[in-house]
Amino acid sequence: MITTRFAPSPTGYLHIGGLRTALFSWLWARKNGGEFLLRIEDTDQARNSEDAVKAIIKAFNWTGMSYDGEAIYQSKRFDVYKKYIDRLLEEGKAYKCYMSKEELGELREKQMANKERARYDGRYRDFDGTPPEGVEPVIRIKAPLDGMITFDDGVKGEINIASSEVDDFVIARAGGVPTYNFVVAIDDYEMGLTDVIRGDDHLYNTPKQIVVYNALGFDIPKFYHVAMINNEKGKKLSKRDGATDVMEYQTLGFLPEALLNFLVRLGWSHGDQEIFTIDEMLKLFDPKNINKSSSNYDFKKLEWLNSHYIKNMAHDKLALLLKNYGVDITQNSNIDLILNATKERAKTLVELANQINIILNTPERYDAKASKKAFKGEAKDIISEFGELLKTTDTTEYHKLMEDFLAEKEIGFGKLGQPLRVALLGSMTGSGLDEIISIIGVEKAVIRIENAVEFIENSNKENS
RNA sequence: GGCCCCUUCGUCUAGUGGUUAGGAUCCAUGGUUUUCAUCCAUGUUACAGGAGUUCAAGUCUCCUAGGGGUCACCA
Repeated sequence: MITTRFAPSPTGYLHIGGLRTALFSWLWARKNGGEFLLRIEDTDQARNSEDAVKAIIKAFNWTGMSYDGEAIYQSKRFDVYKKYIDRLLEEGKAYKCYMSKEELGELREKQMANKERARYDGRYRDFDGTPPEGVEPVIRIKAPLDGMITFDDGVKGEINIASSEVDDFVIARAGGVPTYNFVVAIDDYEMGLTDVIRGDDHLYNTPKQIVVYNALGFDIPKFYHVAMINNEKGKKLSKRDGATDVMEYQTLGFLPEALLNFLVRLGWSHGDQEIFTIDEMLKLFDPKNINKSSSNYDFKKLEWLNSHYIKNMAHDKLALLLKNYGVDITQNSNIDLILNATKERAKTLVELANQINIILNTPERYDAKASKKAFKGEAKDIISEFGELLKTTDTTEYHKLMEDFLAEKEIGFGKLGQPLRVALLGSMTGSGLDEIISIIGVEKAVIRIENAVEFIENSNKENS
């Protein structure tokens, strides 16, 4: 039985890096038929917020990942932590420290000045005198004084850290509120975690948590520390790098399956395979194939993946999603025609919605460059004549209609194609002309042509 | 600064002593397409550097350099 968790602290939105470790954890649990739990790390009453919790869970739901049971809030478990703190105190494995913050600050400064590692000096570790007046003590745990703290990391291999690197850290603040490393160890134990997959930045928390595990006689879970995700320049991802908030990807028109596919391949691989459906991820994911090194974020590759998923998505599903981007074609009888004409040139749902709008709506203006180039010479007469033909024809084979029209006049496709495209779409690029006519119908196509003819006549007048 | 981790095409990666170092993306070129896109084909580009072990090293060892993480009564 594998049990994993995702344990965000609600200080902001769900970050793309957090989503990846969540994905890894989720995959590993689900693959093994185990449990995936969600824990909200909100022991810092000053920083966490209700809204952040909601935002994180919303983003999480968007991705389609599911957690088992109810989310666990650390802020509601202080009595549990207190019980363990009392026990450690009773067993002499933790102690009260009366050092003031000022004294601690001085000590740290002195150590830094001597180019030493800043660490608590253990002065109250075996204190049995009379405590100083007016100082509310913190509680510190007794960390080992010598030897090594060793663990076998599932990603990095064996990690050895000298005990001298771990001081008697605070497990309960003055006032009794427990601290992060303590509650994480308690909860990971109580929630029955077997595998802890988390970011690299927690590597140094691990020996501290092991100190807690050992003091309480808990079994130590398997740890996996996944290297960070950097921006395209190889530097730490920051808000300035654009989309770091998972929900921003929805706004930008990305599909969750594309984002997940992108993320799963960042730091993990299965041979040469690039495209992974959720089912394939579930079948193939194994943390032993997680990379040791950090990886850079590549927006172009995400776009490629996204266009892949757009192209391969069922049309009714795509139409439903498109409603969030200002286009509703769910009731349109030409839904297949519309999507086949547009989906191959869209990298995002935003672009797709755009393409569709361009076809569905009569152009309000013509792209300046395009009209200048396409609406010159005989263009007006040609499209005008073609418009007349369109009115009278009863064929729906518009491509053939155009070809025959051109053959009779002995002119090339471009002579009709370019001005017709600008007349129909307002620009020089886009879907096939026959597809467009099929979608909007002859009537609307003729109107657009007539509009264009009028536009050309007017601009000719102005110029003369 | 101490400690720890990392280092294969621009980017994501394959590779577990013997490969013309593979794939994907990006970029470029050509083809298909009335255009754009798609699609197809082709091409450019990589083992951070240096010693050592070995018949043989991207793969093992050591050193150097570069990058990152971390050193709270934050999480």
